[in-house]
Amino acid sequence: MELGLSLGDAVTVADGGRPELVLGLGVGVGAGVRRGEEERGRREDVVGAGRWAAMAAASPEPSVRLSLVSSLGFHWPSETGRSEAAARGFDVNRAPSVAAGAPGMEDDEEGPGAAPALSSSPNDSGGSFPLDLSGHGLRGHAEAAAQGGGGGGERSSSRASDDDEGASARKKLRLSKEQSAFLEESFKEHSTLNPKQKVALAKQLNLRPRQVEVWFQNRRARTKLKQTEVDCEYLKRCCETLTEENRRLHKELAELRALKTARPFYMHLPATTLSMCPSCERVASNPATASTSAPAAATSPAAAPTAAARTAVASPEPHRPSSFAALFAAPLGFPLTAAQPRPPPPASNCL
DNA sequence: CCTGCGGTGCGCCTTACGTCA
DNA sequence: AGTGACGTAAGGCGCACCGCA
Repeated sequence: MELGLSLGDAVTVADGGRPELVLGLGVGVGAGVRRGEEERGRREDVVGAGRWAAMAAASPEPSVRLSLVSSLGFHWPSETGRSEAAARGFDVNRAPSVAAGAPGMEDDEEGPGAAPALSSSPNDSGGSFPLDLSGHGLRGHAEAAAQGGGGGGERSSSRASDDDEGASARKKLRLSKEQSAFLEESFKEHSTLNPKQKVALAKQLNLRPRQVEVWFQNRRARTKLKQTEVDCEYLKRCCETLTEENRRLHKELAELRALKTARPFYMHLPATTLSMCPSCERVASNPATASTSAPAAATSPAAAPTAAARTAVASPEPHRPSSFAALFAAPLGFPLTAAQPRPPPPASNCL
């Protein structure tokens, strides 16, 4: 079994209306199983994009939702719906360039003139959408991007992209901040894309579907990397906590042993009075002798532990042995599973 | 019903490029 | 201006799944 810790993805909205990352931790399952489930999920998503949310909620390994300020107010454009971003100055359904003006134009068939107003300058923080790829030496790639693929199926344009770039090496395109932010918002909605969504997103950003696909793949990789780092940190903290607890219990045990040697008052009890519940490893009074020891329990110094243990066993509430007898009734070796308090939940303890 | 094959998408690893200190 | 570190877009490969003949 593969033990994996995964991040929760609960995204809360702070007072300011900004989505914030909530790191909840859980235990994941083996990658093989997960992959299969994801794969099936993806296949189903092709049919029904509306199942994304449900899938994300039920996913054993939810993706990390980074605390990206939702300045764009992006909502994933459904099959029929329109993004609210349009109302905030960024109409995702309004094609950033001529895409909207060329309804019949495939995203991969956009010519060099398809992106005349694109601004993908990495330093163009104040750049506006539509983007201008015509400058900053990015035009070449922008054109290649616009010309890339074309015709054929998604796969051909996706895998064999940049064929027409020939030997001009691969020019690296830096996505603009707007594009990145838009993709980020999309990723927050869905960490994977179905073909329809990918094409739609590519159109909206005036990118090739392959670029969108690659961005999501890399984004997932980054998420996983971050998750690994967080998991590592969590495990480290848990290790420290358990080490400290172990140290404390060792000390406590030594003290109790010393006390036992000095004043073994509970040793007056018959050996069969206390026993360990085999199922829950908790101290209980021996049913065979409980009735006989009960009267003595009223007066014996050991009455309190015995009675407490008895009620504890009867009670459905979780309990821990709180008496010396309970401690000594437990196996004395380590780990002290019977007396050791359960580690606190990760969400409340470690992160 | 089973099987082989092609198509597709993803994860993983790597490479190459752009940016910055 | 040169350089190394870092981030990231993109290429390549293998795997799993699906549809189809």
